[in-house]
Amino acid sequence: MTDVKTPINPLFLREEELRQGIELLFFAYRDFTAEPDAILAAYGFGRAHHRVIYFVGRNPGMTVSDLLAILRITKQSLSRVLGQLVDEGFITQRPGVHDRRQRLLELTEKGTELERQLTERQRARFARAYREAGAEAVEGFRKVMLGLIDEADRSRFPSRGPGWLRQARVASERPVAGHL
Amino acid sequence: MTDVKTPINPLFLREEELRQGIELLFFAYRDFTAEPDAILAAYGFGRAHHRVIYFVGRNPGMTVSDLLAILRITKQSLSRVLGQLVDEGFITQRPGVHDRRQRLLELTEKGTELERQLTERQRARFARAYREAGAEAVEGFRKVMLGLIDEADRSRFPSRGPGWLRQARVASERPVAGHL
DNA sequence: GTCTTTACGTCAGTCATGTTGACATATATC
DNA sequence: GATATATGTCAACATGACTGACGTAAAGAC
Repeated sequence: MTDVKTPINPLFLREEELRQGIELLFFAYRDFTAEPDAILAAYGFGRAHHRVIYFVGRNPGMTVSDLLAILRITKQSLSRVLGQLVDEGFITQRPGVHDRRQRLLELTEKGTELERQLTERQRARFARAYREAGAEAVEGFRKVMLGLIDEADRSRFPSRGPGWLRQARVASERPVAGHL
Repeated sequence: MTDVKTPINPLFLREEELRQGIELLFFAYRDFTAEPDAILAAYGFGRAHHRVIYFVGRNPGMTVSDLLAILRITKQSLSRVLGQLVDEGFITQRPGVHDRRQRLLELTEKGTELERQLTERQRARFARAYREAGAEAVEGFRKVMLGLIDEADRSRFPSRGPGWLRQARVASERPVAGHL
């Protein structure tokens, strides 16, 4: 078991570290989605519905185009899922104020309730992980995750200098669809 | 824009932080899988094939049960994907030594080549993110990600005290299927 | 040495979610 | 008035998950 003759190889270190990153992401995502999936099944919904509910809840008044840009799926794929959510009274559409071709999306009361129920589990998972890891680790987590995301979408995550909180609060209260 | 009358609300801070975590994970996973998906399409394969190739490559000699435990899918789902990979010469099966009911899985030369090609992009993405974020951030990333993963699977990631490298190296060279 | 359990495979049907391609409608913009 | 944009819709198809039922070979228990 003791292998004294194995020299330390920096290339191996790197390879092992990178593979661990890949696997951490796989397992974290697998477990992260499992709980909401179970809840959704009771409504006859799937993960795609969750994504729509989540982002509409996070960004009330967003357009269909905004949503498509986030999800990176075709409008036909979105249409089926979004249509169901509208038909079943979880999401409302209203024409845009400046551009009446747009359909601005919002959660209904019912939709808000489901969103809360679904996201609660995921928030709890993050709360636990953050608490166990500590504030410094959370900063590192943010940095690495941001580096994994395509340049184009990093601007969705405001950098956290002084005043970060006020900006985040304003962004949350009055989401700018064009920015999404 | 300046809103002096907004008091700082720690509950909001928490909520915002947790939602950012959720979104970081969504966007990172979305972008992380996009590149390999494009390569796989050329072979007529999908993401499921990638997962099988990845974990078999990482753990040569693993059993079908091991793989099912990692992927958390049914044997019927795995069967189709694994069957294709065996038929097309990317993976070989041989009976277990101690238990001949088992089918020990290994990549062929062809499989190893595809695995390299696929994982290369993901390794590159992590290498960039790690480099940009720095060693300390990587430690924080690891901690948080581990906290997100179900207790049952955390043991897949050896803790990195002194000597972790040797352990990791040994683990990589002689993977213990029962541990996966 | 039978009996039961385990590891794995297979057939059949279904569902969720993605794709492409073509076409339609209303509104905005030049 | 012509063109571009935002959105929707119909149709066909692929992937990857699911359930349920059944089969086979080998291991382990009594």
